[in-house]
This record gives sequence, C-alpha cells and structure tokens, in this order.
Amino acid sequence: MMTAPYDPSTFEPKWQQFWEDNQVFKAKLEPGKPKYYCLIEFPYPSGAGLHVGHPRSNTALDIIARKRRMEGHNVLYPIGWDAFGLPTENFAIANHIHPAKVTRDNVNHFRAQLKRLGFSFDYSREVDTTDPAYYKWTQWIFLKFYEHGLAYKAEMPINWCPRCKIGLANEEVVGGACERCGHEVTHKVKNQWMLAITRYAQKLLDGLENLDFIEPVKAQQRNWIGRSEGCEVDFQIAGTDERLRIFTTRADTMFGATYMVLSPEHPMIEKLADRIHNIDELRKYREQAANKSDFERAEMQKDKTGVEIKGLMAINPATGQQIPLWISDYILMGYGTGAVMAVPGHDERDWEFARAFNLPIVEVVAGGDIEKEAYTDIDDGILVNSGLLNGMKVKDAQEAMMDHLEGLGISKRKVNFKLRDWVFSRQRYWGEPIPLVHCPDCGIVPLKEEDLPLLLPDVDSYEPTDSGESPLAAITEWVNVPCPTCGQPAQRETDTMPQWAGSSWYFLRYCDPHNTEEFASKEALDYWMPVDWYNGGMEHTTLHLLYSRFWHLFLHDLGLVSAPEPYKKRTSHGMILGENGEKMSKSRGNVINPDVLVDEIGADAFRVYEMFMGAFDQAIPWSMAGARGAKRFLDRVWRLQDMLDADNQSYSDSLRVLINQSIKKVGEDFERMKFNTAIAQMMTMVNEYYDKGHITAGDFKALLLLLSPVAPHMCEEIWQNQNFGGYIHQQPWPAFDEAFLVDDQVEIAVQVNGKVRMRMMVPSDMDKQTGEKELPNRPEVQEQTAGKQVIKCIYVPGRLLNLVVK
RNA sequence: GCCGGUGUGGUGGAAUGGCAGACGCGACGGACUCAAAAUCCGUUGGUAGCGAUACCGUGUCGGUUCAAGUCCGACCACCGGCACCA
Repeated sequence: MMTAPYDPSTFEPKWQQFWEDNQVFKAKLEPGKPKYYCLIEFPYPSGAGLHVGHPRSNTALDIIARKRRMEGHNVLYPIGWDAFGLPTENFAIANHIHPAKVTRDNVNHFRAQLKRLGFSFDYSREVDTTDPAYYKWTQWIFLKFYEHGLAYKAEMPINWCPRCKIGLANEEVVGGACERCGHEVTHKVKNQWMLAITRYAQKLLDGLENLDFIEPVKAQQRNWIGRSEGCEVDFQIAGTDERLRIFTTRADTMFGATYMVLSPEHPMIEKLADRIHNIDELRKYREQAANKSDFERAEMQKDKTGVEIKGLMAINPATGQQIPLWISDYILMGYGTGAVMAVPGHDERDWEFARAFNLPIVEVVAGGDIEKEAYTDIDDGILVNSGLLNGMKVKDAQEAMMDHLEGLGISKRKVNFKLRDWVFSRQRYWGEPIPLVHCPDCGIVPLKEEDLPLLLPDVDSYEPTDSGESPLAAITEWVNVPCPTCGQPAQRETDTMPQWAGSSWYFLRYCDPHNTEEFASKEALDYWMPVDWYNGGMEHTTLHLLYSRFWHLFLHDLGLVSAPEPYKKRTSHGMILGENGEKMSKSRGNVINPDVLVDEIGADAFRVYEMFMGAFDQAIPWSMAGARGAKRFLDRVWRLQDMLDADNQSYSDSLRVLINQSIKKVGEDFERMKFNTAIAQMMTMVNEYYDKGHITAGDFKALLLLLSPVAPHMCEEIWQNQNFGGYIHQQPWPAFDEAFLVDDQVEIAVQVNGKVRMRMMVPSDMDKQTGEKELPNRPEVQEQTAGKQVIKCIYVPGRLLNLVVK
C-alpha cells in the first residue's frame, strides 16, 4: 500500500502536543545522571515577532539537545524573555499602552511562533526579566555589588537632545543627530551609577585561557579588555610644583617626546587657569569637544584639531628640555591618565599632529625617514639621539628607561586596561528600579531584602522628564519614602537599570526558576552549572558575554555560585540576510516570517533548510527556492517508506560502509556545528537508497535516527507508522562500527609532476612504503611515465600517487 | 585608523597541504501524462575539439612545496564592530 503523501501539517502539531502532554523535555534534577546544559541567548520579544534569524541558533542547539538526550544525558534546554528595553518603552509611549501589556502580548506571540517550530525547550522554566519575581533577584544582586563597593556614582556624559530635552541612548543618535527630531545631539554631564567591571579585568582575561570559546570571541574579548604594560611618568610643569602624569608603553622613545597633549577636560587646565594666557580659547575648544562622541573624536582620518596651552611648558625628564603643551579632542579623559607625551618621529598620530601644527619631529630610532612619515616598525630598531640609551636595542632601552625613571622617583611600572567601568543607570521607565534610598542623614541606604522587589510604579507617562531625570522622578508619592534606617523623610533613587542587567544572570535562574527564597538553590546550581554550550551572536561578544561573565565571577567570589566561569563553551551563528543579500529589516522590506514557512513547507523542512543553507557561523542570504529544496529532501525520505523491506542487514558491503561512515560523519559534524555537511551526508544516503530501489528497515532506521534531531516531527511519525517500537526520541544515538568504515579497495589519483593523469583501484590498507615501492611498477602507471626517468615517488595512502619525472 | 570576518561555477556552498566544485538551488534534455504540476533518470566551471582528450581556473601579485583554495609575504575589495589602546 502506498504511503500517504508527505503533509507535515497533518502531524507536526500532533507531535508538538504529544511532547508537551508527556513533558518529554522537562528537565529534572537527577543526581547521578550526567547533565547537559544547552543555552541560547534568550530573545528580546519585539513587536515585529520572530524572524527567520532567531531559529538558526535555536535549531542548532535543539539538535545538540536532542542528540544529548539520545546519548543518555539529562538535558536542560530553557527559554525565556529579555523583555526590558527601549523599543517596548517607545511603543508604549507612542500607543499609550502599558509596557507590561506590550511585553505580555509580544511574549505570547513569540512563544506561539517558537512552539510551531518544535524546539525541545523546557517551557516550564520560562523566565521573564520584567517579572517582579525575577527582577527581585536582579535588584538583590545589584545590592551585593553595592555592599561590596563595586557599584558607585560618577559624573558621566550622556547624549542630550536640547530640543526634545531628553537623554538619548546611543541607538537613538543617528549621525550625531537626535533620531526623533534631527537636532544635533550634545553631551550633558550626569551623576550615574557605575559598576566596577575594571576590577575584574585581569580575572576576565585570565579566565579565557581555559574556556572552550571559539577563537574570534576570545580575541575580541581580549582586545576589548586591552591589557597593556608600561609605566606612568610624571612630567614637571616648568616654574610650578605641578606634575603632569602620563601613561606610556614606549618609555624607550622618551627622548623623542617633543610636546604633550592633554584631553580638553584635563583638570590641570582649570587648576592652572590663571597662568594660562589663552584660557578662554581652551574652554571654548572643550565645549566643542563635549558635543562630539568619543568615536567622532577618535576618527583617524579627520583633520587634527588642537589648541596650544599658552603660558605653560613641561619638562621632558629624559632631555631636560622644555616642551609645549597642547589640548586635543583625540585624547580622552577615560583612558590612561588623559594626557600623553607625543613622540612624532615614531607615532603616526603624533606625526600628523606635529606636521599640522609645525612642532619639532626628532628621530630616536634609526632606520626610517621621519621627514616623510612616522617610523613605527621599530621593535628591532637601535636608539639614536637618546643620551644614555644610544646604541641600545628598543626592547632593552625600554627596560633601561623604566628602571632609570623609577630610580629618579618619577615613574612607576603600570598595567593599563582599555576596559572601562560600566555605566549602569538609565533615565528610563522600562527597567529594574535601583533599590536605593537617598537619606539626608544616612546618605545612600539600600533597601532591605524583605522589601524587594521594589516594584515599578504605575505611571501615566513613560516619557523621560525634560530635566533629564527618569520618569520615575515625577511620581512624588513613589519617590518620597521614609529612610529604611532612620525613618526620616528620604527619596528613592529614580534611575533604572540597563537592559543588560537581567541578561547578566538569567542562566542561573533557569536552574531553579520558581525559587522564592533564593535566586536559585545551591543544589540546583551545583547540578546544572556551568552552561555546557552557549551559542549566540558575535555582536554580544564584548557586552553581554563579558558582562555576564563579570556578574558570575563576582557571585563566585561571594561563594554564591560554585563554578568559577558560567560558560564552558561558546559558539556563534552568522546572520541570516534577506533574499537581496542585505540585512533583514522592516525598512528594507525583506523580512521573512517563519510562520509563512511553517505553513508552506512545515517546521521540519524549515529547520533542515536553516541548517543546510550554508556555514553556520557565516552570514547567508535567504533563498525561498532553497527552502523548498529542503522540503523536497524530506519528501524523498518520506517516500522511502514505499521501498521498505523488513530485513535489517544492509544489501551490500558498500552500503554498509556508507551507513557507518555517515553515522560517524553526521555525529561529528553536529558537534563541530557543520550542520550543512551533516545534512549533505544524509542526502547522499537517501540518493544511494533510491539508486538501490529498495532498502532494509535497519538502513532506514539508521537514517531516521541521524535525521531526528533536525526533523523531529517527521522522524517520530515514520517511526510510529512503521511500528519500529517506542518513540524515536527514546532511542539511543546510533553507533558506528570501526570495522566497516572503509571498503577493501579504494580509488586513488595518479599524478605525474602534480597533474592528474589517471585513476586506479588499490587495496585500502596499503601503506605508504608498500605503495611507493609497488605502485610505480604497475603497467598502467608505467605507461604514464614511459620514456621518462622517475626521480621521486610519493604515495598518500588511499588518496594519490604522485610521480616526479624528468 | 584599529579589531574581527569574508572573497571558490549561473547561484548557496564543499574540500585533515593530496583528485577543486561534495550536497543543494537554478537551467537544459529525457521518461511518465491528453496536457500540466508533482515525481523519476540524465547533463551542467571555462575555452578548443565530433571525440578520446588538452589547456586554463578558488580576489591580485610574489614565495615555500613533489603537491597550495588551504601555508608565508605584500596588496585589493566587501561585510561587521569600535571606546584613537597613547
């Protein structure tokens, strides 16, 4: 009897219901059973709904999760919602709907969309960062930071739109202008909450050593943390007791320092204002700089701007000479000491600045032509014009100079980090309230644990206030509270936390999501943590991924989590582009909704296509035709049911070899995230089965087991149709037999001087020595080398024979 | 400017230094059909040749090697990120 045509809509919802009803994917804490924790970055539930980019990561780790279950692991594969954030807030403002309702609706939409794709999430562990039962613990962890002195206040610039009179996120600043009104964005200094991530810079760097993160992620985190070794040196300001401190990694070039540059915000300027002849000019320049972003200030191509500080000179401690002081906006107060010594002979930026302002350029390392350009490739150079360092190699000079300066008592070796502390407060509504009270007598007072969560109050308007304060500042009945310590009238902190807060620890909450006493029980954390495999986007490498490592390292130091690092392994997926090869976005009109795909080709085919379309870690344009090809492949698998014999043994040795090779390759490829080649291998199996015209149940089962993590619905359906016993998700992952991985004979290429001339069959177990001795004597090989002298012969077993002839 | 990534047929892509183009998509031809769709079977890097075959071919230019898409050096283009790494 012919099997009914492949129609996924007749069974995909059925199996989704079955898995749910039977709690097949519910993760249970079972000590003694090996656990495996798969994690994907929980989505931001935007109003636009799921697009085909989301499921790429989900499907990949769903394959791993399903494979691990078949391998006997107790798998935790959770899902949740990273739901605080700007788009929801802006939607709420525009449409006068409470952001909590917007979030609820979006989450329901997302969940329904995800469920149609058949992911093996444990939905009973869903977390939502905007749920008070969740953010209670986000607040609680913040208070731990505060208690331990890692949360502090500092003056920081925010983006400010003078027309809208609101603070803006970087996201809302487009080309230096306000996204809403187009007015030029300026900076406004605000007292902000900071988290001292820099105190963990070294630990965050060291921790990377032993983690199984893909190399680009490690490299990016290392570069972001940016450790550099050098020294701080004090330059005397001539005629004063003031010293100007700089940081340099190139003490060896100090004899070439012909001027210095300060950040326009450097405090020394105001301190010595009365000695500076052009102080007004400097203040004006500082004002202009304040309106630029750091990135604009850092732009290399732009023309160098700067102003000389007239009336002050510094003394170069190496040469003893007086050198001029300048300010320029490319020097940022936030890195190093906010001042540099300029060595124009050997630094490109300094060279250009010196040229632009006609400052002296001195060569201190021989070899370049400093008239034409800065000579920067100096690591193996020899010092000149450098007093005591003359004739030394750069590396030695560096050490010698640092020792010398230290001896003079004006320098200290110093390790500097590029990493900056984390601005942790936002003047927004839709975020976790910071649970602190400002008391005129007691100062800053944290809320007591029993008073958490501090709920977001209901408000009528979510707009930030025109003073730049959070909308919460306008709700006096919420703001005015008695001090938790002394009972005097006091005010609540009105800033909220950034969206990164909730996502910095959600993987811990998944371990024990309904706990009302702790953020998660020790037992659950000890069992499930660390995350065994975390997949996400490259764009989160230096923010979310680093922030969450920071939180975890901190909690570990407090003894609240056992694992030192949260994630054992980190991989990344590439972006899915629109059919036109451009980034998918509403404005480009090239967004593809997975619902449409489920309707047309089914969830399984969609999953197969997402995994087959190209290299997992690279950006790939979507192709509707390609997606239909995936459906065609599953259709061919489905119709194998009509070619089925009851036997278990393969019909030929070569087929048996193919199946064993496939079991090995598919398993290994899944682990290496080479899903595309794993699926290609399964397609090859199917093509082979069609060639034979009929297959055995044993061979068919092997294919279904390999395919089931990718196309779970169809594989369950066929397994049941054919009465193969039980459910396919309960079957063990297939094993291959080493003995059947190769045929007796294998075809190799025969090259003459590197060009392929013929092919021939050789025994597959022939080793290199035997091959090189015997194969050139074969008559068909001799034919190729007739009349020529063989001077060398290389045999690569099972691959090729190369004869070098004259 | 810095950091990271990517350049392979008409197209998405494959390839532990060892036969470039697996597996798809598209296209073309054939079978089935009254016809179409679906399906099945075949062909499909370029040039020359009826053909066996020959030569060329993985962004560019050099190098190492018996052998280079892969390793090394210099460069070009594109994509992503950025807080001038002092």
